[in-house]
Amino acid sequence: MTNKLDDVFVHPGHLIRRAHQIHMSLFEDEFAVYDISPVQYVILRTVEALDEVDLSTAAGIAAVDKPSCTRFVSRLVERGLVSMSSDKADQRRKLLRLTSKGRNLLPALNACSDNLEERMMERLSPDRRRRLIDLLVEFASLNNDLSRAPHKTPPAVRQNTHALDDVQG
Amino acid sequence: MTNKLDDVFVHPGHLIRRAHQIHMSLFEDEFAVYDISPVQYVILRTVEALDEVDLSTAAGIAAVDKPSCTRFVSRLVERGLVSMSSDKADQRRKLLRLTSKGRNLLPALNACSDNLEERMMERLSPDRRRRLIDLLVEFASLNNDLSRAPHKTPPAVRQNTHALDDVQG
DNA sequence: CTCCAATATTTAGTATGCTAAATATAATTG
DNA sequence: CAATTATATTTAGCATACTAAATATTGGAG
Repeated sequence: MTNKLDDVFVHPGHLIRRAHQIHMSLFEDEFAVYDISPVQYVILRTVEALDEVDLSTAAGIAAVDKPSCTRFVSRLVERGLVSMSSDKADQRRKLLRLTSKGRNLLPALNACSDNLEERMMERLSPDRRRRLIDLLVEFASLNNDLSRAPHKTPPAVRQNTHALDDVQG
Repeated sequence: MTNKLDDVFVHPGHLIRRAHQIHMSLFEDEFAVYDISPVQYVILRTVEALDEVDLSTAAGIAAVDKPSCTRFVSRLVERGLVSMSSDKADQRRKLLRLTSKGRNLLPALNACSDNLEERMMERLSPDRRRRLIDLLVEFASLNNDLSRAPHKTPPAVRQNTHALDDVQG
């Protein structure tokens, strides 16, 4: 009951391409109201987490090439979600920060992100969801160096989740 | 030891995007000599499998939108790998066939595809490779309808693998 | 201080992957 | 058979994701 195309259909590359199409479609649908793209969202979250970042570092964390990062950031700046200013100590570097508008928007975007994850995974059993995430984490991590825009761990991501003196907000 | 970005980094959408980058990079590298893109390869294999297909059907099998399929096919026709002719019974339909040049190229491309799969999976244990493929097959299959260019099973894919009266060519 | 190399960003250019609209042909309805 | 509707393909246009080259600034070597 196999056919001549089966080896194509079960090729990891082909499957990842199809998974990517599904993700893009659901993402666009879920974030449509806010007109935010996947990479824009990662950049916003990166800027939020680091409080202040230069473009190259943000690109590395978000795993995008720098020219694309520049364009996405420009759009975010146009929309008033991010501010960009030259580093006084080094005029080449452009430092990014969230504006209050950007900061206020994030909770809604995080809700979209949660909905998106739910919609992406709802047709898999809980056990399989976990397995798929685990395997994708391993795949992306083990092969990170093979990507054209590899993820780069920031020099020091603030460990806000267990901030010692941050008892209540 | 977690940080504020962990929920982004383990989001299935983000992971699939990174997996896609890795695939694209390796594919381009592996097929560089032949200058063939992932979708071009699937289209070539589709035309080979069906012997003769119209553009829309090919697009559905390859899981690409029709305008993109048109463009990819045009390129394949320019390069003399595929022939395109109007269906005499319905002048709207364009029928695709492999040229002998295209047919002769396929074994080399299939070797690239095998190498690509090996390179994509070599850093995972055999057990995890299987699991990942299984889960991606399930994911793509269960969510196929959510894609903007869903896969469509062809009306009748020739079952050449057990051709009854096709003993030798 | 000047020239040269290195770094950060931006610009230009290309291919992909989609939507929406235009075109061409076929099928249907009255 | 004329008019309408439906189907197949193509064109136009837009956002993404890269590479390579251009620009601006900094940091050193002599």
